[in-house]
Amino acid sequence: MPRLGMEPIRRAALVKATIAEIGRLGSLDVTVSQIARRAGVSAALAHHYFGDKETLLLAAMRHTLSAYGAEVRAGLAAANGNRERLEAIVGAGFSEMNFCRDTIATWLNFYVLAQRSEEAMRLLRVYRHRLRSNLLHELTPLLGEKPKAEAGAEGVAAMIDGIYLHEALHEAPPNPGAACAQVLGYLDLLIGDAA
Amino acid sequence: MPRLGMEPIRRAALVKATIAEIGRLGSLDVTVSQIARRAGVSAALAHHYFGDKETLLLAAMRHTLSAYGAEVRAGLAAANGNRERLEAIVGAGFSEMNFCRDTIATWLNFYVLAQRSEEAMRLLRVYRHRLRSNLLHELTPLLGEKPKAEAGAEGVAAMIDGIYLHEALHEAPPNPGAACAQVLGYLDLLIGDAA
Amino acid sequence: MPRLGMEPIRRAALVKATIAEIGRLGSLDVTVSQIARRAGVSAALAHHYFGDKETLLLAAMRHTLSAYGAEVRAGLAAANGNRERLEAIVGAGFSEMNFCRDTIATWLNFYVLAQRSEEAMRLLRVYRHRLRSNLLHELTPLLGEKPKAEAGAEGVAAMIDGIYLHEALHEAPPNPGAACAQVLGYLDLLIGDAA
Amino acid sequence: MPRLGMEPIRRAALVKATIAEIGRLGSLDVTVSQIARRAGVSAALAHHYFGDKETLLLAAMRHTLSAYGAEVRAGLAAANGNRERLEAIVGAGFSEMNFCRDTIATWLNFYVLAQRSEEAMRLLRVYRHRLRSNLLHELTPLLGEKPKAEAGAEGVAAMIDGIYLHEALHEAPPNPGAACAQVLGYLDLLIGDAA
DNA sequence: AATGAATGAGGATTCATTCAT
DNA sequence: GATGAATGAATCCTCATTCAT
Repeated sequence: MPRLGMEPIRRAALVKATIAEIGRLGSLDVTVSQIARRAGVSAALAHHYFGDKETLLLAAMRHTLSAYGAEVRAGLAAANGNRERLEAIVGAGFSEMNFCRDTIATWLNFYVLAQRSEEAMRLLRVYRHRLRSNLLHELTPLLGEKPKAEAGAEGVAAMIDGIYLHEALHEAPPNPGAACAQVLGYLDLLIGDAA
Repeated sequence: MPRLGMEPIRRAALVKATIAEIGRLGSLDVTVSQIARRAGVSAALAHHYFGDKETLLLAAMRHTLSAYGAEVRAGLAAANGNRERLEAIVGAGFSEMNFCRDTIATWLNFYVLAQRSEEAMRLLRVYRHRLRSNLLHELTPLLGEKPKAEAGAEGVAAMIDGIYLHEALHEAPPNPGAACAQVLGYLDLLIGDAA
Repeated sequence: MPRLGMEPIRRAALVKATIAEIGRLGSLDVTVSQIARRAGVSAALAHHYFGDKETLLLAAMRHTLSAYGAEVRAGLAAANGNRERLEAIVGAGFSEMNFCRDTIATWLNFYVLAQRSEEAMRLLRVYRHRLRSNLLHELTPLLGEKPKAEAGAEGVAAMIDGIYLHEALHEAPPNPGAACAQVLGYLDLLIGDAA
Repeated sequence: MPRLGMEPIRRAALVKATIAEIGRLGSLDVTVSQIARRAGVSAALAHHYFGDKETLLLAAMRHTLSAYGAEVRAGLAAANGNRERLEAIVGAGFSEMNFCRDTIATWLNFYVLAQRSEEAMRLLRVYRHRLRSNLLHELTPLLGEKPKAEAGAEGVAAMIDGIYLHEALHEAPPNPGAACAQVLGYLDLLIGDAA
């Protein structure tokens, strides 16, 4: 029985279901039907709201990215000093919510989607740019030299994503603490070296 | 015009074409027909030799992995001392042949394949294990402590894979030199720190 | 123009078309497309409703078997006395509706299907069991001895199926009357002998 | 290494393999490759000798039919008197060699083949005609009246084929003795009734 | 607002068959 | 005499997508 104002509810449910199904299958080859079923609606409704599958995938991507972004911002707001803010940036990527099987598989598949979709590529580049930019902002005062800070930001960003990738091969559930420690260790080296 | 002994030739051509097509489309959703066409044969022949698409994908994966492995071994054989051998290990991953669009896209998609195929997962874990093990072997004498060496190996491995992942977002062609320098910079920090 | 409640209509049409096509080609090697075309729908719809070809074949089998069963029951309900009921049982198998080219070809192919499909085998065994059981129920009082009645039921059942098989070789259209008479003649011998 | 005079050997092996494979799968949907493999030759050779699959199937049919015919003739030659000869005719159909799973499945599928192939239909009609004719020849003197003898021959033939058909549903291995006894019981009724 | 109905397009896979050696 | 090489032509099945209700 259709009620009014269902649109945002349905959209959110479908986006959530999309991420869950990509996580479950570990692939973009989820069918719209599977997604719709998990969201408790018909496949036709998914098309009604999103037009086509690609748009739904992109919406899922935007959702994941902006959730991550919000987490970073929240972390930054609560942190004091460069070092603490760096920890917040890194920590956001390894929070319980983000560093789980589903999300990891989803990220991985966004990279695949980006090979095919301009918009997905754009979104991922925005993410990457923000991450670097955030890191750079905190690293520059600590490292002094701009080139050094840039290389450091680059390196930290790469390590974070590499850890995600490695996690996609793990049998055991992800260990956010260890992952975080690994990156912070690298940060210490960078900073310590400069100090 | 059928000649004898075509099997190894066709198999090799199909494997190569598989990698090329995955690279071209950036996805495992290449059709057997596309692959076969590029290899200059019919889709039926691909099935004749490989049985099914998954097996062909796995063959492509094995090929890529063993090509990489060979490059590492060759580099190690030519290197003297721990530091040089570390450079060889890192360098193999960023050689002209490996660090190109096609191969990067292929790697990325192998990770996706691994989410669905036991065998792909196994192969990727073997690769990861060898990489770490190689790094650990050289790092241990340099870093002294075992835990430190292990964390270092882990970190370097993560950074290498992260750089690959980031490269999948680049518009410009990959820059092996910069990539290599980035990792070696991290290595210097690790070693310098221990020294 | 999609209307609601089409499912049972489509299912029935597809089942009917399946039987007709098996009858036309005399083989299970009918394509889903042929069946669908005859039912006036797309092949995709056949898969939508039945999942796969085998399930559709089994549905056709169930339909044929249960139509036959209904005819037997109707005949039995209208008959009085053992002899009349035996005639009803035999007659059901040779009714205009059942003893026609299509149905005969379909039965024949169900036996083939049973060699490959557990469920088809089960269905056919149920049919055979009911036929024997029905015959036995009427023959026992007439023949007195249980073993004699069992052998008789077996024999009559075999003859009915044998006549079907022979009919599959006929150029002329089936002759229900003659077929029926043949079996009833055997019944008379059995009963007369016992009397 | 090709030797001379291989043709009859290969042909026989292929025919035998055809029957065995039809028996194994219970269907005409055996592939030429399967047949050839079982015969220990390449699929190309099967085509070399038989031209196409249908011809090979027909050859298998002819082989089965003529083996059966030979068995009948041998039985008839060794028998004395009408009754004994009737037993011989019936017995041939239920000999160990003929009344086994493979052969039963093969016969069944020949009926299917006949729905599609003129030649197969012709062969099966020849078989049926001979069977009836043989039975008629022995029954006529015993039953006196021609119409009675014809009906009897028809009935016996039907029962034989019906028992074959029922056997295709058995889990237990075929029981030639019981099958034979069933038909002979019918014969006794026919004859006793006339005497 | 929501869905059942329906399909076209496409893809993996199979297989009889041909051909050069 | 025999086969490996190769393919075209199917066939089953899937799925995104559309449409009328």
